[in-house]
Amino acid sequence: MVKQTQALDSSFKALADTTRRAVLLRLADGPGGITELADEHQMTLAGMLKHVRILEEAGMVRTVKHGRRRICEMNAGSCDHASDWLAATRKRWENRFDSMERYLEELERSGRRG
Amino acid sequence: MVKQTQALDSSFKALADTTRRAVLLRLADGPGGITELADEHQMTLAGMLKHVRILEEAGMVRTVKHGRRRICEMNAGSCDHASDWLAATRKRWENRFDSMERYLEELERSGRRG
DNA sequence: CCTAAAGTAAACCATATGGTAAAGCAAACG
DNA sequence: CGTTTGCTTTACCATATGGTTTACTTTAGG
Repeated sequence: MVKQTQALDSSFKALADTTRRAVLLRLADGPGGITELADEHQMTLAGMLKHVRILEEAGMVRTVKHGRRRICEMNAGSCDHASDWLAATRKRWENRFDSMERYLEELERSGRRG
Repeated sequence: MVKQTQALDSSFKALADTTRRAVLLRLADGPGGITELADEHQMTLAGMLKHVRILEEAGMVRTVKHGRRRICEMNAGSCDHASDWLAATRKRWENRFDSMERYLEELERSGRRG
């Protein structure tokens, strides 16, 4: 399950930047070219290209070359890995083994004995 | 809404590291001290402390000093900011304005006219 | 054909990140 | 009281990140 780990890494890393989240939210409304995205976010073409590639590697954006333009569109199911992990973690917490109180009690007990 | 942005930044940044996700998942089962967490993840105390602080700043972990121990526990609602954002983005995509096909058509049309 | 537009590549830069080692400090234990 | 134990601080290191500028390529339009 190393693959999973890497996928989550790239997903969360992609989301961990304000600009990238803004771009993704923008692309949720519809496709756009690099220049368009760059203008909308006050950034160099080169800079925007880097962001797009990071989103692409995370599978959150697909791009198509159309003439001299590179059209970017959001990939729907892309956020699922991330939100699945969050949901699973939350569920695990709900069925958690130890509460803080129990943990502290245990500490006390083991402290008295050894 | 700058605050929101910063909260999302710190949340996703906290999640964008394999070790930190492992720690959070571990804490979903119950509380633990720094030494414990450090041992479980083959890392220096100092290293683990850094991770815990990052999780704490993101609001995903609370810690209590108990004697000379610092007990860490997961904060339940913590992942909500992140998963809410993901859900909202997905929803936005579902009602999206432009599809790829429409976008390409528009390009063609505006291309022919000027 | 010539030029402008869109993208790409490469080099560079400042700062952030994930980690370590070493030294210090406070609470327990014997 | 002295010694562990558990944490904390500090300094340090290598690499990654987010951004720029500059130069090059490819397509489109006049």
